[in-house]
Amino acid sequence: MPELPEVETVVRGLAPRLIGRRIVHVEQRRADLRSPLPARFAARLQGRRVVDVARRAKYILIRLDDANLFVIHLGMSGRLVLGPLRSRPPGPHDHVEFSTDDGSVVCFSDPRRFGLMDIVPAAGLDRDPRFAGLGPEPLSPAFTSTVLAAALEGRRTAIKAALIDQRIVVGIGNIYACEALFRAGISPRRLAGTIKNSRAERLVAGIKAVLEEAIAAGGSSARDYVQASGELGWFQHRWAVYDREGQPCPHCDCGGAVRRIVQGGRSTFYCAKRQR
DNA sequence: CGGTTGCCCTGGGGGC
DNA sequence: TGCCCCCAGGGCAACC
Repeated sequence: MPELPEVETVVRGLAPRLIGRRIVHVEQRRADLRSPLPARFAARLQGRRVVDVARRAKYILIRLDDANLFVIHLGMSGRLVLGPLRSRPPGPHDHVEFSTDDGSVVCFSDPRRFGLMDIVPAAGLDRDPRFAGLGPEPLSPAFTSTVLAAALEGRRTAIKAALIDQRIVVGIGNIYACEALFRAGISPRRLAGTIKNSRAERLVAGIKAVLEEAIAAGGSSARDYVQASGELGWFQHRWAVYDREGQPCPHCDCGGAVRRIVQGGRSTFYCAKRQR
């Protein structure tokens, strides 16, 4: 699913199409997403004008002209598809659709229903429990090796698990954790607390580089993800290790093969020769 | 408390 | 072909 680059790509695709537009109609086909849609969901969106579209962590934040934020999380399998009015009959997983005053329709489709939608006051976002504990944005200048090393200090969990912990740093999921560790030459099994100095520098550089390249490529698309434009992203062709078990380690002459292990119930892919 | 496990849900792919 | 098991990009509650 959508990790930071995919969510950022959606935000960049939606922003020019939504900012300044008024939401004229909301169709809610089912309310039982990861958490139930808030009371009067459709009524509170209807008639509102979109002021801004932004991202925090893996959340899409649509700022409305009543000082509220329309918050969307895509979960594992959520998509936002932008299209013309009545372009097709709704599919079984098209849970929410809203149309704007220029005739566009945004459809939220999510087979597994791990996604969520909510409406919250923009001013109180820092006190919302979903946002209060979030770590720094990895692409901000504030995310440095010093900051990362301090967050990892004393932690006795594997660095791979720490990287996907949104309290340490946000936006990184299973794919980009594997890819960033490969670039940094760090074993996913290494204890998080041992990441400092040059290792922390390499890891921060690897994180920023892989996320920036993925955004530039328009986000990954393995199975479920479709850009706001409705076209597939292409970054999956550049995965060095993710989902490449048994294939030779790329970009180096170490002669190793990509291995798959399970950490915290999730697959990790890495080269045991290159990553220490 | 930090760290780990299991669950929410559906669909697709592989093995038999 | 059909069935069953396993797996999937996230996040959180419940456990040790």
